[in-house]
Amino acid sequence: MDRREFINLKRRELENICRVQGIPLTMQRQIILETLAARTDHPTADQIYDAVKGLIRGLSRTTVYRVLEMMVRLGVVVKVSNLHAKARFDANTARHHHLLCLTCDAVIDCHDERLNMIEMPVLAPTDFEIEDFSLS
Amino acid sequence: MDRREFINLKRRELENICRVQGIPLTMQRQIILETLAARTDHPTADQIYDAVKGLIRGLSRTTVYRVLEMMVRLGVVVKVSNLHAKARFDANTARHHHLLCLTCDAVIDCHDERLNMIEMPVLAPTDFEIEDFSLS
DNA sequence: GTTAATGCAAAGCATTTGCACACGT
DNA sequence: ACGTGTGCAAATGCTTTGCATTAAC
Repeated sequence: MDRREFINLKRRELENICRVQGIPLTMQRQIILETLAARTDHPTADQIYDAVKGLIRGLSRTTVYRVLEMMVRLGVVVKVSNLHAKARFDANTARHHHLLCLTCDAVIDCHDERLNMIEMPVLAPTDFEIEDFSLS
Repeated sequence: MDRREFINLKRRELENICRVQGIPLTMQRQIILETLAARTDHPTADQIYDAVKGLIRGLSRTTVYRVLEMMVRLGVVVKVSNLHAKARFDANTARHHHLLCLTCDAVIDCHDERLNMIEMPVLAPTDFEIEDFSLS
């Protein structure tokens, strides 16, 4: 599927959800989603704001945050990384992994040899090395 | 290795590093590291502050942040999750994974069937399901 | 005695909230 | 018309910084 097609798919997805759930389909929501769908670089809320503010007169940063959060709730958009806003620390520097519970927010150690053996596909621009896994 | 032993190990690790590198070994640093080493719950900086403030009169929250950051730099402590402070968004809601570059901060999509097939060890309190991987 | 760490208060950034007004249905 | 979304400004939460004081070497 090419990018243009994907954007249209997303547009229709939003239209359907709004119609079915009786949610207002505003210009802000349409443009924000289409702008995000047009990119593959996983932008931040602020980057989206920068990209969209020229397209909607008087757009508020707040709206971008609110719309994105709403899209995540609707399942139209996914939030990447930043599962916790706060940093967490561990005195155990040995190679191990973590299970993050999204509901209770706990972080549990996961010592399993299998996790250290996964081979990565060779698609990275530089050679990447597994450092950590985030799970739920 | 039991917890007591681990804490002593960590204490000695810090002592060695400080001696070798000529870094002052302050009470704050010792107590903060030992407090962190005594726990397995991956506390936040603030949680450590709460735990330690009763042990050092007039301890500053700032010091806890600075000491933890320094321990991470020295390799005595590891920072878990929160690789980005900012949230990032993706319109592609299909099951896929991400490669995070720690130096350039890029997030790259990773579509590899093998990543979807990994079986988790059964150590979680509830049954967990893989949602995402953070790599570097 | 030097050099670096600490504490305090204030600043910084990302994000959220309260409220009046405007828009989609 | 109604209910919700939006914009603005202010507040919040986590973290960092500047500067004078204090402590470690």
